[in-house]
Amino acid sequence: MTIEQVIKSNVQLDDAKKIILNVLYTQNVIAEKFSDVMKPFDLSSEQYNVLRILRGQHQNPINMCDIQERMIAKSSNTTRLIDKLLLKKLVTRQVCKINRRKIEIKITSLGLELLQKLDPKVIKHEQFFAQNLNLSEKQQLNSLLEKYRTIKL
Amino acid sequence: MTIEQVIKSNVQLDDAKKIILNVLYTQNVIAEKFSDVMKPFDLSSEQYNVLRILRGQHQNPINMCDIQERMIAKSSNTTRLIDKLLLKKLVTRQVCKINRRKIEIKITSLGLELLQKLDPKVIKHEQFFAQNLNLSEKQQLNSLLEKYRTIKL
DNA sequence: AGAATACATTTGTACCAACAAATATTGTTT
DNA sequence: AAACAATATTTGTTGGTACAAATGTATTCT
Repeated sequence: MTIEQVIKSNVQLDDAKKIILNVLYTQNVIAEKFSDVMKPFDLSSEQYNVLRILRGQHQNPINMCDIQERMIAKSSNTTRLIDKLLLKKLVTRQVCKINRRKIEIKITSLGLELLQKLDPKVIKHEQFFAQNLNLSEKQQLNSLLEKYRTIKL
Repeated sequence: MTIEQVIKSNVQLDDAKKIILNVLYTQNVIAEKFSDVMKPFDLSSEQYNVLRILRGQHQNPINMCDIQERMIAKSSNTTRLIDKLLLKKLVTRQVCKINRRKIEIKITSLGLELLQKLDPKVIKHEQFFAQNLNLSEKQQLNSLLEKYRTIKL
């Protein structure tokens, strides 16, 4: 399905506009499907993303700043995301003893268990769309996206 | 900047996962920049999108359902988006006389003027990233994204 | 030391997304 | 016609985003 068909456009769009719409729409398709994967576990995709970052730290505590730096949507509100995860007992929050401005966040064993249950489902989700492309196409898509969003000085 | 650098990942990610992250992150970069374009005009990108759809109808009224079908994020709440546009007098809302369940939305001349002012800025935004790619790369990126998100039966 | 500055996080507000339930209108069935 | 189903929109609620202001802590400057 072309992007023109998706938005029911009567006119042919130029390539630059099509890229914008294609990226936005593809993101939407991916995110919607991923939400469906997380839904049975009462986890939003953003909450999952935070948990994944915490696991990547291998039990080293990580503070709010560093979490945000590793997130895809840099401007999301980490405090309130962590609040939600705390309520579910998936993470712990503690004031850093060395620098009391910082807050140390750690994933709990409950959080790790949840991630383990999710792992195969996440991989399946990643493969679901990727299987439409062969290896060289996947690599091309990645490098084109990276080249596209480069900001020239 | 590769996606691994963006999320400060220590490990190499496989192509399928990279595509997901690349699409999500690229969408973020695009959306953030587009917001900046709209901000001086007190318009959110979603509101702009609705206005653009209304203009495409050439003064033929269009109802809520049809607006949603043409939107990129199909599940956004059109009623409340229209509410905001009404407050700014950029659109009109009227009950359809033939089928009183339907609501007919039209763009006002004020709305059309606003879009005209925005047109060059939107085109500039589209070109900003697209100029990183040559013609064949742009076409490739579009067709790869379309192929990628195809749902196999 | 005290003031100013920088840093890290939290909080408030407005807006949008996702989803379900409610409301209103039209079409269909019996 | 009354009951039921289908269609179109609205409303309520929760979660997230964006941005600015507020709070608390550490560092630097004089």
